[in-house]
Amino acid sequence: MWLSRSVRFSLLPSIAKFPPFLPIHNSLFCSHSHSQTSLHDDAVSQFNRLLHQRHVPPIFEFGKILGFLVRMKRYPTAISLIKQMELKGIHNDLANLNLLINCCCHLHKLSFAFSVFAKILKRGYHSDAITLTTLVRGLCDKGEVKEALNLHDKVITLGSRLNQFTYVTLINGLSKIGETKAAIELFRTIQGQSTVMYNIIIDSLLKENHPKEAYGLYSEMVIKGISPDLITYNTLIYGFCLVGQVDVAFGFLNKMVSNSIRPDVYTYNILIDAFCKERKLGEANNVLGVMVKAYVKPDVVSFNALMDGYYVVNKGKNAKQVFSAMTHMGVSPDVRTYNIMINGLIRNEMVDEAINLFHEMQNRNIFPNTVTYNTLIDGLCKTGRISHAWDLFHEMRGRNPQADVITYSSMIDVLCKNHQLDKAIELLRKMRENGVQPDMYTATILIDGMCRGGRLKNAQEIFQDLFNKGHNPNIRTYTVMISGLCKEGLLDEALTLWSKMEDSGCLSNIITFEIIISALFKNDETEKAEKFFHEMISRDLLK
DNA sequence: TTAGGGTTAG
Repeated sequence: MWLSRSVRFSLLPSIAKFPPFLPIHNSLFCSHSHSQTSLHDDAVSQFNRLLHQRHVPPIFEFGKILGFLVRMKRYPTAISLIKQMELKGIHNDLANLNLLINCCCHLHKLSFAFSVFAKILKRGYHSDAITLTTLVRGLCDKGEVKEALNLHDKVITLGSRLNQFTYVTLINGLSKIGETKAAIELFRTIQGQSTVMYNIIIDSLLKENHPKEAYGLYSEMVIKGISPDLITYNTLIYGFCLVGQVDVAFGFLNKMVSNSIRPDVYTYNILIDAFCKERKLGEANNVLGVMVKAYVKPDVVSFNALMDGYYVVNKGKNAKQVFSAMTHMGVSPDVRTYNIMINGLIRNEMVDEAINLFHEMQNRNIFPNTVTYNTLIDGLCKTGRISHAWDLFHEMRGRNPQADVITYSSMIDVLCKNHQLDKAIELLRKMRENGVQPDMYTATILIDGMCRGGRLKNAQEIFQDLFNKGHNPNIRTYTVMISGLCKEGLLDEALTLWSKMEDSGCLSNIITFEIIISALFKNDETEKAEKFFHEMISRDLLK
């Protein structure tokens, strides 16, 4: 089915069977002669030459170099160079101060960014939309979207004029914290909605599984004459693959090509990943071949997606070959490459090899992040190497990368499984103390642990606490609680909770049914058990 | 010379 789709896909005039793991000899794909470091060093020495000229050169000459460094994400360097200018008595213009704010925001030094903003106002510069947009983005990136909206309201009252960039940033900020509804409301108040705004909303709607609404917005933009661009199509292709409507995704791929929009590295990567997720590795490889033929250079994302796909289908050898192929092509592995390999090895129960990679990456100056630690910790716990898992957990204490909700949940889980329930609760307390909030997953682990350890009351308290805090338990949480009640012979309470769960719209899965049916049979309530059995059949859950 | 959107890992 997938093959026939790709044959129809007009990008593939002939399915090029790309020899998967051979390095590609193509001058276009050679790595750059200048390394990032030497470009950075050249920029700094040019800057210093300007700084030491007898007559101060025009400020925008400094700005050009600073802008280049910011594009290279060398924020600390840019900040230090701007400081040097000020020390020499050279006053920066508004553009350079905006750059400075941008750097501070990227480094999450918001108070410093706002002090630069104060300096701008003090110097009598008219704070412009660029300054405000940069600050708004800084706030949004830190998750402080409410504050960003407040800043927006404040500057509007003060008479500042904002533009499309500011609104794009606000809409994006709202969307990325899951406030898509609020994002759409804001979007509807704006005159002159842009392609970028539509792209952000379509993306959020698809990621939240609202394909109809997303399609509606796409049609709306077309009707209004707002042209979908490359990113619109990539977003639609990715999103419709995500919600399982692959035919629609391919429809957009054809539409984009017929509108003369050339697929880029994102498009191909989305397709490679989609095929890999469907375990269609042959198809994924074909996409790689097509992209190479189209002179689009595969990047680290292309190879990472492909490697993950090979691990999913249990072909670790092929994944390793992809790893060598990427190196041959001059594509450097990143932290995700290693995380994918570590995860793949753990899935295949090769924990020692995973630990070796953990050391290898550090020797290559690729530093493990929270995901790396979580993957390894979970693997070590699941294979009974608990003291090693604790060592890694303690290694994270008080430094980067920091333990997150997944790290804590893994350790709480291992404590529960080893019947150390008090220690599990103590760790829950510590995690809260460190500013990490437990989620539904953590709660489910604890409820399950308490029930298995005969501490039903504790389990019920945790479960009730979820409701008190306004959370909606998911099917797993309900199921472990129902199972705990059944285990203690409290069948009536279990059935009351079952009804409550179904009424809330959370529908039973096969595991929930099995637990209830077996408890009813055990309690000689055969009639009720049969009723539940028939209900399970009628819901087609046996499939 | 300064501000906005899309892809891969637990």
